[in-house]
Amino acid sequence: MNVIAPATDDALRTRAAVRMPWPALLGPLSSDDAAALDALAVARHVPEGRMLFERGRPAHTIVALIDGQAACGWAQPPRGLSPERVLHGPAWLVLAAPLGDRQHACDALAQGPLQLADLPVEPLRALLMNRPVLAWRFIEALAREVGRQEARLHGLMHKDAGARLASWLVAQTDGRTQAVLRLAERKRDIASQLGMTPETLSRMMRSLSERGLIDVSGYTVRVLDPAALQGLAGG
Amino acid sequence: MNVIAPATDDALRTRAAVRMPWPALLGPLSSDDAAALDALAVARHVPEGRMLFERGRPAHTIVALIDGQAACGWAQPPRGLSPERVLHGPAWLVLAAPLGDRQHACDALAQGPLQLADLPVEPLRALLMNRPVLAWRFIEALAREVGRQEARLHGLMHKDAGARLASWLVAQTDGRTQAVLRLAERKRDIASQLGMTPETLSRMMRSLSERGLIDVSGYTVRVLDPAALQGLAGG
DNA sequence: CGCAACATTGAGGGCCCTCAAGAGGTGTGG
DNA sequence: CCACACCTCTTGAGGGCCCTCAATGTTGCG
Repeated sequence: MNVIAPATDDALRTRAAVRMPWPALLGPLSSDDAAALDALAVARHVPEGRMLFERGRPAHTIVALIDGQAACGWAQPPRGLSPERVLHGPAWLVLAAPLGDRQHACDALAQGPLQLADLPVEPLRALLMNRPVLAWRFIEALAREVGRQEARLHGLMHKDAGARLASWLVAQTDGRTQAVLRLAERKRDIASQLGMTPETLSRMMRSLSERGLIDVSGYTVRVLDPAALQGLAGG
Repeated sequence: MNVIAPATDDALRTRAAVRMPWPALLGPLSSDDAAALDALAVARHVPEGRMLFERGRPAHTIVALIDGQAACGWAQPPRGLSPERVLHGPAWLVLAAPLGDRQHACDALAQGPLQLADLPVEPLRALLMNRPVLAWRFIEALAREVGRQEARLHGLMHKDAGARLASWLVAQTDGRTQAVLRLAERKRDIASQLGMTPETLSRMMRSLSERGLIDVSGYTVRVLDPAALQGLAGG
């Protein structure tokens, strides 16, 4: 199914139908704070291929992606949406827009069936007024987001395609002892997030492969020389 | 003076020596909240050419740029620092790093004499625990930062040099009735922030000028056709 | 099997970077 | 006052990276 369905509002909403993974989103939380968020959150299911929101539309609710895969970017009618950011739950799908410009800055698409949790911003604000620890967790979450974006900005400004791919591979393997990745997205979406075309990504993969730094087989990438990758990444 | 001085700690520190422009940084504040921030802030003066911090170093304090011009980017020993971000006070010079990674992600340089205000993060945290409205202001400030970065990321990924310049010009004129800009930074620094070389910026300026969209005379740029610029910017 | 979507590979070209030279402006010292 | 150094910006020539377009191979599904 490659058809993109428009954003509609026929979703089944329930309160706390699923257990919310707040610690993964905000760090360690008191059970009190978690319960307060649970009370605020509205769970929502979205089928694959549905637009979640469009840029320019007002953003009233913070949205946590509980489970599933979603993409953010600019949709262009003929070609579809090329993702600038792909999210895998649990992660914040919409965090800053309702708090800052109160307007979505990009289009978002469900790349698979999604489980979401909406936090209306005004009630959340009221809640945070009484729960300073929770407010601090949101501050930290936003700060981490800024840090990630700074790194991406630097990469786009100063690194070539090969360095960006190497950097991405290093980041993907980071924290795992096993140096084998299974790509969770289409290669064209990975390319899009790295600011290059699928063709260029393919060529870069082959280049790294021919130099013996990685071994590519379909959607499985084995990292053979992490140090050399780190060097190419420019860090 | 084009020599870059290393970051040292010989600054003269005072408490609230200057009136702090908190509203410009955080939005409207109760006089109580402002006074609390004043009590926490340590004013600091830095001469031109001084490094403010270096990437990788621990970030313990949030830093407000009260007055002056500072640049953030990656310094490379032979060439100096090419700014990815140039700040004019009042603005947040360091906001996210101490709250997220607790580590500076870039180098920073005083491009003129600076007036800074340091907010140590631990005392600030303690303060925000008692001042939820203030905490909310920081949340909003961080969210706005995320929004700005998203726009820059999108520009670098999908716009060519001409569109990025047009977009920047539109953003600079935004909010002024007078369509005359005085460039506050060297053109090479503007180019650097836009992710292009000074040569390319010069050619793009000439191109826009020849097409009658702007009129350039040194550091003065008159915007003649804002609508066409907006069109080029891709919005 | 036939179709559709994706990935790969190749050819060609455009955007923009690099390198180099020249112009204009400013501060310093003779 | 002028020469000179030094900085920035500008302009031109050349080339490399990566995008675009097109064809082919691969995979999954009805």
